[in-house]
Amino acid sequence: MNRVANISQQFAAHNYKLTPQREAIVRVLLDNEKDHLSVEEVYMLVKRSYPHLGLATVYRTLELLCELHIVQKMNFGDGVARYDLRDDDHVHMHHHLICNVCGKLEEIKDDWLVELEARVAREYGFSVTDHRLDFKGTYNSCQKNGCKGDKDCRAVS
Amino acid sequence: MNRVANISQQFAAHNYKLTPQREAIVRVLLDNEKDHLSVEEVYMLVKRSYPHLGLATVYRTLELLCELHIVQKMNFGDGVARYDLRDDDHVHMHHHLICNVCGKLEEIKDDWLVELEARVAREYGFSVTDHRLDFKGTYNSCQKNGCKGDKDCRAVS
DNA sequence: TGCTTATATCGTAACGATTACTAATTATTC
DNA sequence: GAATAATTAGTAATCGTTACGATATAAGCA
Repeated sequence: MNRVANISQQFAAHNYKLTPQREAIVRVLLDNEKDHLSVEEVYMLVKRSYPHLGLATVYRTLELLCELHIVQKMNFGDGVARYDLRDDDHVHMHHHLICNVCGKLEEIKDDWLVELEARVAREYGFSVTDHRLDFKGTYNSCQKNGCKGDKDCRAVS
Repeated sequence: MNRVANISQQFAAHNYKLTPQREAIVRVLLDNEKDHLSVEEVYMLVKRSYPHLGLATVYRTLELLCELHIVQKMNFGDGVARYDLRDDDHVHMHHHLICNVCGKLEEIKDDWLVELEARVAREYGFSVTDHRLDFKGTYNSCQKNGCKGDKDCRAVS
C-alpha cells in the first residue's frame, strides 16, 4: 500500500486532515528517510515543492506526526530537534552509530534490545514501551586517517 | 581519596584551576549525584553556598567539566541540558529508566552493552567510545494506579 | 447556493535556554 | 610590585521554538 495513503488514513483515524502542506512535508520525510532532518532542513526541502509554506506549519506538522507516532523526535546534541520516521509497526526504534571523526550517523535497523527489555521488566518491574540506543565512537576507516583530538562535549552521550 | 581533591588534580593536569566558584559547583554535583541537574538547578543550589555566583559561570564550568569528562551533558527532551557525573573511570555510562506515568528517572548502574559493543565492532567496523541507553515505559506499580493517555512527544526516544 | 462553525495556515512577536562580549577581578610571572 | 594571563560577573545578543491574532480553507446544514 502506498505509504502516503497509509499515513493519510492514520490522520483520518484521528480526525486530522492530510492537507496539501502536510502531505508535502510527509513526502519530504519519506524521500529522505535515511536522514534525520531538522525542522529547518525539512523547511528548506519542502519549499521546493511548496514554496509558500510557513515555518510554523512545519513545526506544527512535525509535532502532529510525532503525536501520531509516525515520526520520532530526537536530539543528537547539536542544538536542534531531529525527526526520524518510525517503522511501520510504530513500535521498534532502531539504534544509531555516531562517528566522532567524520560525523556520520548510521542506523542499525535491528532491534538488539529485546533481551535487555525483558531483563528490565524482570529486575525493575518496568515495562518498556520505547527505547533509545546510541553508540558513539569511530569507524576503523576513520581511525587510520588521523583523528583530531576529541574535545566534543555535545549532549547525548 | 577525596573526590574533590581528585577532581582538583584533573583540573591541574589540564592547566585549569579549581577556583572557589568551580569548587562550589563541583560540590553541588557531588552532593546531588543521584539527580540529573539542569544548569538552572545547579545555579539555585550553588547560590546557597556561594550567593554571588553568576549564571554564566555555571554554564562555563559545566562545559569545562564536560570537556574533562567529569560530567556528561545529556538531553532528556524537556528543553534543558542536564548533567550527570561520570563514573570514576570516565568510561562507562549507566543506563536510564524513564517512567511515562510518574516521570521518575532511575539509573541502572551496570553496563549491559559490553556484548553489543563487541558486535558493533565486529559487524560495522566501529569501535565504541561511549554509548547511551534509555528505556521509556512504565513501572508496574504506576500501571495499576491508572495511566493517563500518553500523548507525549518529547524528544529522545 | 449561502451561512455558520471548526480547522489549518501564515507571518511574526514573544519566550527561554544558551552563548558571546566587555569590564572588572584575581592569580601568576618576571 | 608592575605586567600578563586566567577567571568571573553581568548583561546583551543569538537562535530554536512556541504562542498569538488575522486570514484562509474545509465541513455541516438550512
